[in-house]
Amino acid sequence: MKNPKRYLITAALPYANGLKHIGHLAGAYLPADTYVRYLKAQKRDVVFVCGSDEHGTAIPIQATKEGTTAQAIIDKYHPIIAQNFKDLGIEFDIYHRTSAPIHHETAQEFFKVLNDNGDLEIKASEQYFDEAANSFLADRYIKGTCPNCAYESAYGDQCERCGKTLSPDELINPVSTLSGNKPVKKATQHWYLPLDRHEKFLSDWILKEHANDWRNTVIGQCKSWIDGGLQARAVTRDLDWGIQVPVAGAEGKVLYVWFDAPIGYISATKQWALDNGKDWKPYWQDKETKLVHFIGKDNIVFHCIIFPVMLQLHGDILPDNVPANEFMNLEGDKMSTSRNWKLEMQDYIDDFINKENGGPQLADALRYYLTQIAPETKDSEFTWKGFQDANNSELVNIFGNFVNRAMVLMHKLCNGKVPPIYPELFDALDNEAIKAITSSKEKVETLLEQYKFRDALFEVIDLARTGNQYMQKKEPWILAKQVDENGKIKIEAQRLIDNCMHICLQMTANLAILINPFLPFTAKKICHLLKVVDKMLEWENAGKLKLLSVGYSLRPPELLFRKIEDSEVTYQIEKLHKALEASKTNNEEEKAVAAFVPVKSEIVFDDFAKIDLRVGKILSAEKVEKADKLLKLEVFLGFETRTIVSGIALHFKPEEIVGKQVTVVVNLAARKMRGIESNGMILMAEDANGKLHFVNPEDAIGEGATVN
RNA sequence: CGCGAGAUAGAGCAGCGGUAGCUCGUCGGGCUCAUAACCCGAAGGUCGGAGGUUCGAUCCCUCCUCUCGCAACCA
Repeated sequence: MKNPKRYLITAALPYANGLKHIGHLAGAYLPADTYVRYLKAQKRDVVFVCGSDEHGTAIPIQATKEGTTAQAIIDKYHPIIAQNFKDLGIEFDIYHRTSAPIHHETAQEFFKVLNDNGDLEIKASEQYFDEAANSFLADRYIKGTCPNCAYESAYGDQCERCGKTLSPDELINPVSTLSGNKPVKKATQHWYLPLDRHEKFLSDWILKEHANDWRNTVIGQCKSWIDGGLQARAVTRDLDWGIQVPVAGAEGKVLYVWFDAPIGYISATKQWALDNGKDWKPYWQDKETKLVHFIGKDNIVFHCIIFPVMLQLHGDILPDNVPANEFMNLEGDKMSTSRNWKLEMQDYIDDFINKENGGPQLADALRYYLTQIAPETKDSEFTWKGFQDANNSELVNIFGNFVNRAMVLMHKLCNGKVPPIYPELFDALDNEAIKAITSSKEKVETLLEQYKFRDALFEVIDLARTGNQYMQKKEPWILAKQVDENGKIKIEAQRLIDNCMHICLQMTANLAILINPFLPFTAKKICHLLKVVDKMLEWENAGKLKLLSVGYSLRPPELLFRKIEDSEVTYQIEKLHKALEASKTNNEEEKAVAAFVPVKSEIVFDDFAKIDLRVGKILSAEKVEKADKLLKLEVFLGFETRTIVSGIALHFKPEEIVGKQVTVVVNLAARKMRGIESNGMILMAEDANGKLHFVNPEDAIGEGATVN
């Protein structure tokens, strides 16, 4: 969309169940903030909304973990996250929260409109219910044995050991984590958003209209989902934390968090409008509004498939682009909250920005590096060494140094004032430098319009690089040696010096404008040095050579950035590894406790007697094709030989176990695994390290012997 | 299994039919106004592997390997 009347920019709503790390920052908030600062410098009509996402099952789970209430959790994390953003210069027009009444009303109204128009479907189904807790169970609240790898503490949505996506129905021996009881199936009904009805719309809109202006990764993901066939998706759930479904007969049901969260963008806009005496409607309803969602790749389906369908049904505008970023790794490994391998915004703020030798310039240092390695086309990696290199050799040595030497030389050779210029004395070098200034505006602009932040930032640094080269070639410090008999610089030399310094100073002012969207604190600091007001930073001033008037006296030089020392880098890397170790120990302790605590519910002797255990001997073993963990075994039981498929391939090689005696459950119902029917189950004991051991008679005995 | 994205000098990325470029790093030289810096030069890649199309492929096609990701009551 060219020259839209107004912009509405959103950044993914951070989930308020904990602190956010630099991956989140680099993925959504930093590019969004950069883009918004650029638009605002252009004096466009733009609103930048964000806020905490405060519903969903993970919030009450975190509350249980911290021994408090869901409300306390969101009240704890919302303000910290908001402050973190502020400290890093991420400047939203509003940082709202989905627990706000205005959001509840907005989301309910949204649901009602869709429901009244017949755009939702109601389906009855049977869900697990915990009678003791009197509550339906979300997937995460159900644990059981994984059908894929036999792990006993798999969640209802996913097995954490083998990573397989599960549904609660697939779990063997499901247990409610609320009460520890076995849950029962109970009928319930839910509202669904029938995405399948909108495949044509999505296909035309994304794959045709936006085939060329959306990122490859985004288009690819969308295509994959659309081609795979879309299905109706539940928009309500049985839970007591969230937004009540505003329909009779839906008591005890709330809106599915991903139905309510993106509506948070709308309610945030409403609140912003209220606070500022504006009308929110054009931002969501007028076709001339350009809506852009900044997100990470995990959010593509919600922002490109589900939310657009909702918006279209509700009669709102659609996003013009969704520049999703890939993920950022940290020091060679994926960032992970559970493993404690991460750099939280809070940690960086504590260690760099808040320290006496830190301050906002260190916020800009992080912004610089994160933009420079932004995962725009593929996953990227944050390393502390990389951070140090980028800061020291590019920010400090190239950008900071250029500004500093311009300021220092101007004070030494031009009396601390903006010198006059003599255009008639310009040579090729001067003209090239001027051209570099005027052309970089357009370069940066074009790249920013295409959401290529990494490349745009490079162009800015490149202008500083050009400035350094220009100064080196002109050598004003050499010209200054041409003095008359009184020791005064000769007038011809002084004129050449004046030209050079004048151009360098105008370039410095231009650098401030161009760097402003990326490094706002630095831009302000340059304005301070040049004794100009922030108004100079308006984008239309970029490319101009008359930003500083001749004769204007400037402040003494001050360094823009400081170097990052080796010791700081080593300290951070050590800290990272220590945190990892600490969390490992924690997890092990938790695991150890977990391994002993869940004693299954009591059974009577008759229950036990139902199980027929026999001693068997493994005759042969072979790997099951296309399954990492399965071995196909032929087991001799005295009275017959059976095929048993067992998930032990990661622990034993087939040839190692042939001839071994094992204990087998022989009256277990047959079950197909990878197409092979398994008739029985081998008993295994698992040690603290997760390694499996056979349970077998101490001495070899006859096959078929019973075990009691 | 399948699908999507990626695999190019030590690192990070461009290129997308005519025998590889950029930034940082490394090495050498020059210079000195500047945060032991700046400027110039050099070394370093058989463009993940194997086939194919083509006069010619990093770029197109096929197969393979590896990395990351993949909703459906998962934020």
